[in-house]
Amino acid sequence: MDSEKRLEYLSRVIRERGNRLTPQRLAILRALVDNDGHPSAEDIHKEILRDFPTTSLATVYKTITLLKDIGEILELGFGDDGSRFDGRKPYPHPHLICTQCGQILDSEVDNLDKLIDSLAFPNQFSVKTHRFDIFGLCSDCAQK
Amino acid sequence: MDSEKRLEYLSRVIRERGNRLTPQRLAILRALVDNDGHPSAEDIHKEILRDFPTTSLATVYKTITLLKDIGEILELGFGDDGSRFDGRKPYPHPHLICTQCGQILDSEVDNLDKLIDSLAFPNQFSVKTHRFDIFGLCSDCAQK
DNA sequence: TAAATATAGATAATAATTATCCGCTGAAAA
DNA sequence: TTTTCAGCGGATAATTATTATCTATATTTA
Repeated sequence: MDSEKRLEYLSRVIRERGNRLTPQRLAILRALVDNDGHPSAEDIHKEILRDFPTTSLATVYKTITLLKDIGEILELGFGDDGSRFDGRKPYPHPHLICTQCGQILDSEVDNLDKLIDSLAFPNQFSVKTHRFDIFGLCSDCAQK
Repeated sequence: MDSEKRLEYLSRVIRERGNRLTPQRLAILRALVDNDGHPSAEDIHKEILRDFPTTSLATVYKTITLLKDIGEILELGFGDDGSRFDGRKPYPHPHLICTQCGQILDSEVDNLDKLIDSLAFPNQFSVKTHRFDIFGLCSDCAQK
């Protein structure tokens, strides 16, 4: 997905919604779509501070909340380390999470929805979304 | 799994480890292995209070931590609602989580490990554990 | 029974996130 | 251009599950 195109898309949706696209908010969006990792709220905040040194951490959370309402950001909440976000691929997908260095890798798989349906069906469960995390060691950390 | 047998097993492991089996701790273990749902720390605490009215919530957390160290309890952490625990099936397995009523259903599936391996292999990722949550509406809540 | 130490209970601390408050800003209408 | 008005930014307080701390007590073992 092209970052610039996604930024334009998010900007348009936000404006159509009646929300405002302030410079700080735009910077937060840009940081999210440019980051191909899984930044925390503080990661984003630090990045914003370069251009807008007075930005509050609360402002970052507010825009993240807005994106959550729109459904255009994926939140990976961890009890302890707080949450990490994905503003590029907001749909659920498996993650490989290194418990050593904290790196989060995206993973792709076919037919996961089919598997999920087969789990939900016997319980007459109506699926809305899911979360699939795989914990272990990334290749770098495994070698040590 | 027979609750009584599991209680005996946990008691033995705890003693072999050099930990003590106090009445409060035994009551917490019993509450965990008897509960076929996914209680929170407070749920357990409330249950213990019937027999040991002075028990502190911290005591519940301490025993849960002990069980986590042993690997004999499964923790399902949620950012907001806190954690829910499974003292009967401490190994990872999929869960169907109703976002309406909060009910958590266990699910069983064959070959999930194989799927996980197929995801980990291309990244040379060494798998240790996983978490697979499916969110939606249970049959009761879906009908309303 | 006595000694050694893990534990219980009470309470304070932690930390990510959210709520609150107020002055400001930007867009739309007059 | 001016006015209006709601959304927003920034600072700070509040929230809340969990963890840490501390001391008296209870449990295990010899």
